[in-house]
Amino acid sequence: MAIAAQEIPEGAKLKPLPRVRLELVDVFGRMAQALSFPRSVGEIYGLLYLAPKPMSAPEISEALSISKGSVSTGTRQLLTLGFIRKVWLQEERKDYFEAVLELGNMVRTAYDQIFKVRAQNAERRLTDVTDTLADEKAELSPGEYALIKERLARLTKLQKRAKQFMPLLERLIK
Amino acid sequence: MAIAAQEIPEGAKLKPLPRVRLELVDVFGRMAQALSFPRSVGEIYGLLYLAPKPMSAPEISEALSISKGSVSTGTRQLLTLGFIRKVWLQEERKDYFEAVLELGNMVRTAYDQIFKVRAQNAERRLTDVTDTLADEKAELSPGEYALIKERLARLTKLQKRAKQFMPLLERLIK
DNA sequence: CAGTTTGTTCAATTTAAATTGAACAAACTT
DNA sequence: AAGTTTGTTCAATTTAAATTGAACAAACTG
Repeated sequence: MAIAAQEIPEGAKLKPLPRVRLELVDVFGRMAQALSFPRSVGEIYGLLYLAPKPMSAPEISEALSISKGSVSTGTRQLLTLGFIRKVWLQEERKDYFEAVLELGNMVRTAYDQIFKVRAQNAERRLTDVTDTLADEKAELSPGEYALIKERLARLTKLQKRAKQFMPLLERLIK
Repeated sequence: MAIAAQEIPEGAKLKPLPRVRLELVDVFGRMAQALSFPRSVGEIYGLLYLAPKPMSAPEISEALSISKGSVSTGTRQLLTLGFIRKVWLQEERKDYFEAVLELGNMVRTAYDQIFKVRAQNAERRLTDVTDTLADEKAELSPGEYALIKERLARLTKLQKRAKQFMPLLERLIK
């Protein structure tokens, strides 16, 4: 059945969400913000997490009162992170989305994509700073040079320790 | 103009920072942003980290070209987190600040103040949602009720696992 | 074919957060 | 005493990020 017009008229308002679902939308919205994701991204996940069946982009847009532009970018981010997946419903042309419930996966992907990347950036930038120090040696007093060198060495050491620590963390979450 | 001091004329421009220091200011500024702290907070820490001696608020303000309001709020945050400390220099009236170099401490405090608090909030909010579900049971179809209940149970389970996991994490960073 | 619907992209707008700067109090100096 | 300097607070402003909405392309329908 190709979405029979009698059953689900296209323009009709969907029935309002139960309070539990609204509340979880809010919880995930705030959580997203705390993790410096756009609130709307968290809300979309929160909506899908308690959805009895996959939801289309227009449905999400209406349920959360957010624009389809935001739904499009939000779902893209969530797909990239592996927090939701696309499901191909019957003969439908629309994309349907459902939440990935195995939150363990999520943590893993998020870790790889966010934490690991940031750690690598930090490492690279620290190397750059150390290079600058070498370049600038002549212009610095011996005392200041020594002090900066020692402190950068501390940072590098810490960075190395963090790096060693990562595989352990990986084992714990994988 | 009463500006006395032969040695350190009050209004004088401090000599410009060496490039290494500017670069580290930038590195910590960006890092702060990534961790959703104000950039200026990271910059202050980056400045102090390579400072040969403690710096006063006005010095920080001038070196980073940020207002004294920002220096005041920024140093307060860093003090609270244990990232910097006040030092009482000679007879001076001004506050002087220096970076806490033992970054291990920092990680610990940050963990306690940020991660732990957030975990507790998340726990409380999840309980609230579960309560709402109970309240709303009558208004939901049995199928939907069961589904939501099961999914909230999943979340609670995850939350419990995360909680158990925390002491382990604590041992690792402490 | 023209007309819908879906979904993406991006410029314009809105919103939230950081930053400034002015007002003020406190601790000094002359 | 009056005048400096330091540091805090908070309302006003600036800045950065999220969101919208319009333009567009793609995939369909009658």
